Amino acid sequence: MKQLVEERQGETASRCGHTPVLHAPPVLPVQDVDGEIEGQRVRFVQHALIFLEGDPADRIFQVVDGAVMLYKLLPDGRRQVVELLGPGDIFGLSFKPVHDSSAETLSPALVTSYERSAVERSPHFLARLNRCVQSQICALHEHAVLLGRKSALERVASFLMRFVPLHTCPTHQDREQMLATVRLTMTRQEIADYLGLTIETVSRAFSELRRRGVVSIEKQDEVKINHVCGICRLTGTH
Amino acid sequence: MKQLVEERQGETASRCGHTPVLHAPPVLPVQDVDGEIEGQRVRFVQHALIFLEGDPADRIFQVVDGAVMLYKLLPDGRRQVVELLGPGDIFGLSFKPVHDSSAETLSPALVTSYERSAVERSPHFLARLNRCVQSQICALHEHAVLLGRKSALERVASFLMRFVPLHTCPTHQDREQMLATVRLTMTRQEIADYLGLTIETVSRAFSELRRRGVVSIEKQDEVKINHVCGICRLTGTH
DNA sequence: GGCCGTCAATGACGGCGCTCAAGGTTCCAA
DNA sequence: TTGGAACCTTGAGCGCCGTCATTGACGGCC
Repeated sequence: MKQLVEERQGETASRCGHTPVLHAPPVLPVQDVDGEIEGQRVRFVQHALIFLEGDPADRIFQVVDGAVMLYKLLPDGRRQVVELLGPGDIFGLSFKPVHDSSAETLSPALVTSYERSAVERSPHFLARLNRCVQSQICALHEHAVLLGRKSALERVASFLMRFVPLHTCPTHQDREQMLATVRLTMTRQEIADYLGLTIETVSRAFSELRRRGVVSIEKQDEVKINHVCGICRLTGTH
Repeated sequence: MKQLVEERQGETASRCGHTPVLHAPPVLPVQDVDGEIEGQRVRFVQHALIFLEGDPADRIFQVVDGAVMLYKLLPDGRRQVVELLGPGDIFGLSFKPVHDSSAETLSPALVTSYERSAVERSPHFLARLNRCVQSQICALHEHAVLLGRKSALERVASFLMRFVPLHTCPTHQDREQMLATVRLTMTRQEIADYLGLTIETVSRAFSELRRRGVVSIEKQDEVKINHVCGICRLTGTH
């Protein structure tokens, strides 16, 4: 993942002052896997801005590698991260001619973009798009439950469960992997904005989980999962 | 809308004890407008259950007339309404073979359902589906902001703005219409579960809006909008 | 090494919204 | 008209989480 790091650094600060901007035009024209539509691949550094809410939405994007977040801002500066995306996820969809949210990388990322109008003319691509979108809708539903109905501790526990690879009957070997350290590529502020909390509350929730023994905080962005079932029980979902 | 009212009444109470159930098979086989796929039309009474979270998801649905809500339950009974749907909206999508949420009518409703596998084979239909889904994703993003970052008063104000037909430069005639009474087909409990609040807090927010003079509560489910801009300013979005 | 900037953890305190309880409305049926 | 059920409103009290401020850890830079 390290080799994906940089290619161009952004020019200006984003509206909310969080991150550098990369507004360079896409780089590598590539043929879509299906051979139907021409996609363009771009590498982004960590914390690069891919587009801003309100930018014209004439291309759609797919994460190839790395992580991307979508967020929206209120006029007074409050921010809500509305989606966390990984490899295979699609973003940049909008029913209006402009994007409804901003997109920013959480890690060095490789992204493919496609011309929107071309995508909408390709049945094959639409079918793939359809499948991607459905899983994203389910994720959004799940997230609405988290934001609307869960306590701070439940939110943070649910967040950590995202990083546990298997949710079902782990074999011993799997369990070993699950106990491995999870690297959070997000700052406390980003986590807080995703979970609808403040950084302080996120921090306190992490401390509480540590106090209860279910996790150990190795470094700031490295969490060791000691007790998967323990965390799972705290999510409120099970 | 009154003539759509009933056709069959449900047999049992739903899991959460909110509503009667309608699990009757679809009624009127109709040809899709595009002549490609056979859809089946069903009329539902108000507060009818269309499907439950966990039911097999082998059909997808489209609202023709009336209103439908999608909700999810936590094991301890907490409920979150994740989507409010009106004419044209599609639901029943899931990336798993079962539904990720339950669907219930908020008013008498006319719904068309299509066989899922057939839909996914029809390019024409996929294109339509794609457009519908994109606007729903934007709505889910907007709702995440509401749930994660808005105060109770802002949430209720935002909720009311859904019912204001025009958001832009109303002519005098439009403004007259906008000042007309809005009928909420939702109970306070349903509104609360949609906004991530309790009924008491929703009630207090309505009272606060009344105290400020921006609305009048005519009957329990009829709200007169006195001052659109006033409400709009309280949403936090503008 | 010393300085500073960034980020996280923690404590004190206050307020928003939840809980619990009581009373009021609305509406239907007898 | 009256009783009752369902729903809504309002108040009192409290707890979770936000706000504000301090401290500490870490890393870059001169």
